[in-house]
Amino acid sequence: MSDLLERLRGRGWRLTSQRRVVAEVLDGDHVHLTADEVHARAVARLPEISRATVYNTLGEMVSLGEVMEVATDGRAKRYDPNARHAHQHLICSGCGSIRDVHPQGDLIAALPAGERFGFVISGAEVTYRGLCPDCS
Amino acid sequence: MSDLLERLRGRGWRLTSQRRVVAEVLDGDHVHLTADEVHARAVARLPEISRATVYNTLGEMVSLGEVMEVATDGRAKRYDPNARHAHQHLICSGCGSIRDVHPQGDLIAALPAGERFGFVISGAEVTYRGLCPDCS
DNA sequence: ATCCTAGCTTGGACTTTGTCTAAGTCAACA
DNA sequence: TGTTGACTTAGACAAAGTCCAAGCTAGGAT
Repeated sequence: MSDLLERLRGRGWRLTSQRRVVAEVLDGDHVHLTADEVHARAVARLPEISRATVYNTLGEMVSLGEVMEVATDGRAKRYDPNARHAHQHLICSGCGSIRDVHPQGDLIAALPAGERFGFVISGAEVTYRGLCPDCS
Repeated sequence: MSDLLERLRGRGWRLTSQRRVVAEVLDGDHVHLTADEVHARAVARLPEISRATVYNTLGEMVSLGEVMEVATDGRAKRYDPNARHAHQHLICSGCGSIRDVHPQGDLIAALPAGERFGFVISGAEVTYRGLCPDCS
C-alpha cells in the first residue's frame, strides 16, 4: 500500500498526513470498510481528521482507479483497496462479512446479443450471497 | 399484477386502497422505481398516501418474495416487480436506465470450491454496465 | 347490518449517509 | 524562507430511510 502513496504522488497529489492515514487504514486483503469506518480508524491515528476529508480522499482514490467502490446493500458504500486486481464479492447474509472471489468464465460473453438491447457493455459485477462458516 | 394482490390476500394481507395503489404503480416489465418515485406516482392516484406506508408496503412485498430489491449504485434502492422470474440487470452508465437480462450459464457453478471460504452459497446477482443506444 | 379490534396508516421526528461551503492551513516549489 | 494554490476543517444542508404514538378501517364476529 505504500506503493499507493507513491503512485498518487506521481499523479501530482500533495502528500498530506490525512491522505497518508486514509491510505494506511485501507491497506490489506479482504478489506471493505464504509466511509465512516475509515473515518473512525483514521481518527484513532490523527484525531483532528474530518469526515469531509475522508469522503474527499476516498472519492479521489476511486476516480484514480486505485480503490473500488462496492455498493452491496443500498446502505453505506464500501471501499476496496484491491482495485488493481479484477475480482468479485461473496457476502455473508448473516453477518455481512465480505470476501474477494474469482469466478471462472467470461461474464460478458454470457450475455447473448439478443439480450443487450443495443447497449455497448463495459463491465459486469457479481455479488455472491451465502452464509459464512460462523453463521451457518 | 392483479395476480399479485390476490396472492397477497391469500397470505392474510388486509387489502387496503394504499396497498392496491402501490401494487398498481409497480406493475409492468422493466420497471425499476425508487421508493420515492413509487410514492410520487401513488400520490397522483391517492393524494393522502404517506411515505411511511409506501416504505412499509414495499418492504413487505420484498419479504414475501413478490418484489425484488435492486441496489445498483449506493443511492436509493429500486424495486422490481419481476421477482418471480430469475433475471439480472443491465444499467446504462450514462442515463441510469435499467433493463432486465438473462445471461447464459450457471453463475454459482463458476465459483470454484477453493474460492468459497467455507460459505454455503445461496445465490448470485450480476450487474452489467454499459451505454444504451441513446447515450453511446 | 353493525360492531369490534387487530392490523394498517399517518405525520413528523429522528437517524444515517453523503455533499457543499467559506474560511483557515500547509506542502512543495522557487 | 516565502508564496500560493491545493488541501482541510466544522458545520450546515440534503437525500434516503426508520420509528413512533395516535387515529382509522377491513373484514370477521355478532
